[in-house]
Amino acid sequence: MQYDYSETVEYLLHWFDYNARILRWRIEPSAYYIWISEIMLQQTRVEAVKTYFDHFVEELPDIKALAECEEERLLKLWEGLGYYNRVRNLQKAAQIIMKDYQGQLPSDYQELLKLPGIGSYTAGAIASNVYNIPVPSVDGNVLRVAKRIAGSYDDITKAAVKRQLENDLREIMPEDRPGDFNQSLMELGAVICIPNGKPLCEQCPVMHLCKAFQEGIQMKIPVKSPKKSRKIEDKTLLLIEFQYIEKKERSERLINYYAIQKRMQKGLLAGMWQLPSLEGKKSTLQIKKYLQTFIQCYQNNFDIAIEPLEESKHIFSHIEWHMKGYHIKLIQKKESAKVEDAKAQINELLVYSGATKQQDLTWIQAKQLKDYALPSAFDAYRGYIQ
DNA sequence: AAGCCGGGGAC
DNA sequence: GTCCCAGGCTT
Repeated sequence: MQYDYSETVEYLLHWFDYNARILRWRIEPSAYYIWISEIMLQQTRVEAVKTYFDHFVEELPDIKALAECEEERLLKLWEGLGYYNRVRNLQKAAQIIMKDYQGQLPSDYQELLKLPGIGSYTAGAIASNVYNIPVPSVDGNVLRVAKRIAGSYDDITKAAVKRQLENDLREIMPEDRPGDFNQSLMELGAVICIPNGKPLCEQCPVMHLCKAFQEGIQMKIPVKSPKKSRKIEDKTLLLIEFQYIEKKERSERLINYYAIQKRMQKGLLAGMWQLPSLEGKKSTLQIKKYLQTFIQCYQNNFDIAIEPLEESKHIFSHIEWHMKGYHIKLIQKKESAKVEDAKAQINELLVYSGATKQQDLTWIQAKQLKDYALPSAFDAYRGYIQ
């Protein structure tokens, strides 16, 4: 054992009894609720999870509903939470549970670990909180808290350091309240032994046991090796709008459709929707060139306007998108103009000429946006869809 | 072991 | 701007 944390147990449990935040999945700690919350909470703050959790379990109240949910609806429920693979794995796991585990989450650490999306942290959290199995669940909070208590300069980005801590904690898990002990470490990390800024040591229930506090080195711990800087990608986003007159009986009305595209099933924002995009920042002239074929064929039938939109930036964990937008309006001039043909032509120019690597365009009206998961990377331009 | 995968809040 | 969050999967 590298460090003995056994003395902290009672203090942390007692503190947790009086200071635990009130959270839905703590009040109703069913296997399903604990599982969903733990997946949502991966790399995501409690405050961000709360409303997503409520909505998610309302829409999909049990494992069966989750297993049977359609992909578009599932992604929409996760829209804005990020790390979208989490929700795909969540559903894969639900389907495995229905098929191989009689619809019940397995009550065994090793079995939990086999399910997609469940690693050592989440397996520990479910095993200890749902089934009272005395296993640790070590996340970023626990690593920070533990290394400060031990006064250790171990680099917590190293997998071996996490394994060592898991082993040390496994030795001293309280048999009667393993879940609460795990949560107490995390809760302390979230509200007292905080990651950014100075920890609130004077309020800490284990300050008398904390080496970092005694030595005044709280801000030097935890040690983390520096991460790689982000790559910058220039992109051009196209807001392509068709406007035309729809005649019904005696009334006429203006209809407009916008082009969106489903992203590929692997990689960044997998399976989410996007505005058609080109690599690099294009000039208005270059956009015009992309559309040249269309303009030649259809200028008698459509007014074609290309309006530059503002530039915008979106920061992911490892990439930055620097974007330029163009609003391309195609306005029907004559009733005889064949809208479907024109749409197909635009699709051909963008997809089959290789301008964009993604799939065929889908044409939607503004009111349909609520059914499509469009990530916040596109926020700067989604407001133009009206 | 290192890279990939979101989004937002706190400083 | 920088850091990091109730991490896991892929290479």
